[in-house]
Amino acid sequence: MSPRRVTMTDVADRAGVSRTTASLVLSGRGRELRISRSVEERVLRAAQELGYRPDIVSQSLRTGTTRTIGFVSDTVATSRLAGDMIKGALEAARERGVMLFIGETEGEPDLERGLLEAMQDRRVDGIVFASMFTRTIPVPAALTAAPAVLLNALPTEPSPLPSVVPDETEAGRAAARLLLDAGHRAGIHLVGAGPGIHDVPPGTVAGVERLTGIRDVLGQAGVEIASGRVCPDWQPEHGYAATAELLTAERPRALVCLNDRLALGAYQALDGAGLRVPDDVSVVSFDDHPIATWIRPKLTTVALPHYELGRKAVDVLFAEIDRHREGLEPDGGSHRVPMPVRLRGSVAAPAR
Amino acid sequence: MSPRRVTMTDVADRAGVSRTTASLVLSGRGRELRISRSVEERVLRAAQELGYRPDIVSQSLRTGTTRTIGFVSDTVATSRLAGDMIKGALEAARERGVMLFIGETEGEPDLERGLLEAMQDRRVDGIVFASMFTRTIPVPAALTAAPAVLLNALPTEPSPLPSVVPDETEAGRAAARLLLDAGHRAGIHLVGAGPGIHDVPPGTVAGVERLTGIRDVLGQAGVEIASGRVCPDWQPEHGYAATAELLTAERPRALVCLNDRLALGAYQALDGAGLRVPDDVSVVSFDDHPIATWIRPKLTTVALPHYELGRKAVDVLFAEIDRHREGLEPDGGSHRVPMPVRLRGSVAAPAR
DNA sequence: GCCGGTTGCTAAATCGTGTTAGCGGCGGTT
DNA sequence: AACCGCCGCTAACACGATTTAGCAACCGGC
Repeated sequence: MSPRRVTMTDVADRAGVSRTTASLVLSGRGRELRISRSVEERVLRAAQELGYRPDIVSQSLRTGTTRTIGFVSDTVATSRLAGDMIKGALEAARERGVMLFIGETEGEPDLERGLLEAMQDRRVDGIVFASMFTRTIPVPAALTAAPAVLLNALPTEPSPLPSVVPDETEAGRAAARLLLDAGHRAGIHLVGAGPGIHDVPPGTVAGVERLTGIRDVLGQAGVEIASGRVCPDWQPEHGYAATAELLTAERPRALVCLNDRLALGAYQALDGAGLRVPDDVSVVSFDDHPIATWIRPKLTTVALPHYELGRKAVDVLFAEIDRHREGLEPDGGSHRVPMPVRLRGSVAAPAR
Repeated sequence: MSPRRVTMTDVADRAGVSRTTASLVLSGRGRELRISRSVEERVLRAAQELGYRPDIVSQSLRTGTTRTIGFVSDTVATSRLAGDMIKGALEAARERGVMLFIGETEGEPDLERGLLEAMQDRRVDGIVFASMFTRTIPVPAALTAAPAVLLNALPTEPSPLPSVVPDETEAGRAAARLLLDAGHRAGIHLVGAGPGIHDVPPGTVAGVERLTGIRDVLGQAGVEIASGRVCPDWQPEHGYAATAELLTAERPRALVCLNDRLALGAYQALDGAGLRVPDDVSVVSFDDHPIATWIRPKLTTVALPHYELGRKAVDVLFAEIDRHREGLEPDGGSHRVPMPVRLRGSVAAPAR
């Protein structure tokens, strides 16, 4: 059997003082409350010798703060990217001495409610409610009981909750600028969405915002999008099919793939047609999925900053918790996290 | 501000009974302790009407059990596979009404100790200590305070802790059998380890055990391993290099790659040499990494059962917690989880 | 000698629950 | 009438911390 934990009473007894005094000293308020040097010394030594560690469960009951937050997502397993998001959250939490509960809703409302309740029954200080791909979601009713932040998601209805999302529009601009800077002015085709602003798979924020950014910059430069192909899903096979079909009609100079998996498919189709990246066709993409560095040439892509998103969400959550503590209204804004460009080998000047 | 939570006292007041009675009824012990039907009815209705939910923090303080376990790993972000492991653990925990703390040590002893202490200060009922790839580890001293299980790891020194690991040896046997069943008897080469039993990268359990299984079955069948190449790390580029080098000397009939990333590299090298999978060369591998289904032809591989590992670890942990509760000794055994074969398109009968 | 102020500590209440010990009332027995 | 035993419920303590209110001792001033 494990030996009983050392309690504050044990420390107080050994130091020959009351529990109150021990508590004051150990919580660092001894100085301000005029505990003598010698007593303070005795208490600290006793705690040290006994290896005292405060029981957080008990502290939680008394103070109402558990130093624990919840991280609820629809699914963690779909991609390695989810892991990075959690990792960012984890590190930001650790820096504050806070632990993380995790839970998955798998998109089921019952699970979701059960999970949120289970966390609130454990009195979490706040909750990060995350989606694994950026989208709009209805805010669960159970989420109003504690401070909360939406991560990688925007509320469908106006909501008092703040949200943290990648800056997809700016990412779209960056992607377009990459091609312009390389000298491309024609033969630019889109794979996965476009060319029109409404040609996007339903329900994705990334689709419309990336497209908006791309059109924005190309439009400004007076460059026309040669074509675009909507893909219902953004998997390699769809990228392959769309690109293969494109190649029957045209000879593209540059491809903007709406994500890296599409780009993988596009690579395969280009390869099949005997076209080389980037000499014949430049390819630029989004996400910075691990495959982006596995394929040859390595893919130039605008990265989803999963790690930063996770960190930022926790930062915003703690700001929210402070607000809450001071009785202020929630923030309610949407925080955009920049998406960095990963310059690799898939973009070159257009062939003469 | 959030309205105050409903407490048991509120329920008792509304039902017009003492808190004790409310507690007895709500914990289901009312019947055995002779609380009258009518009182029971009143209490339950009051709880229902007020939306009472027990405060788990308080229950934890009183009962000493938090219905919470910790999941500590070296890193969650390295692979999507880690996510599956957590997912398995998560689901097994949820089925028991238990929440999961997660934490990452990043291999740093200080972080590791801090994390384990933070969890124990929160009085977790038990801890899963996971490694993201199978290996032997020294058991942290801080791990003895609560029931614990090693996941995907074996203790370097004899230890009272049980461990849960994939059955790599049997997986090696399965891989070898795949080739035998397809008719291969010669020209079988290893990529990543072998041919000798000691030709493995240091520190990996998977290496020696997979190799053992492979040699076991091939040896039984009287089939000789044509060659083997140790790779210091098991990334695509190493698989490429090893295979390319192999091809300068030999014309293999089948490749056993020690994991899927090596196999990706092998595919690229075979492709470069104008050899086709599986017509010219069969390829079999391990892990069932996502890329196994992305490359053409899809890779036949023996899967790491990450999800099952996670589940199993939590199962074993709860068995351990029960033992602990009853004052029994820890189990201390190692539990092997079977690795399933994923039959896909990379194995065929040897060309004539 | 009395009063006010400071110093240095402690008693006791509190958080929300679980649990043990016991209390009042009633019916039946001797 | 005294006693016993059972029924149905409650008072009170415990878990391990924080925090408020207050107490004893001492000092200085008038």
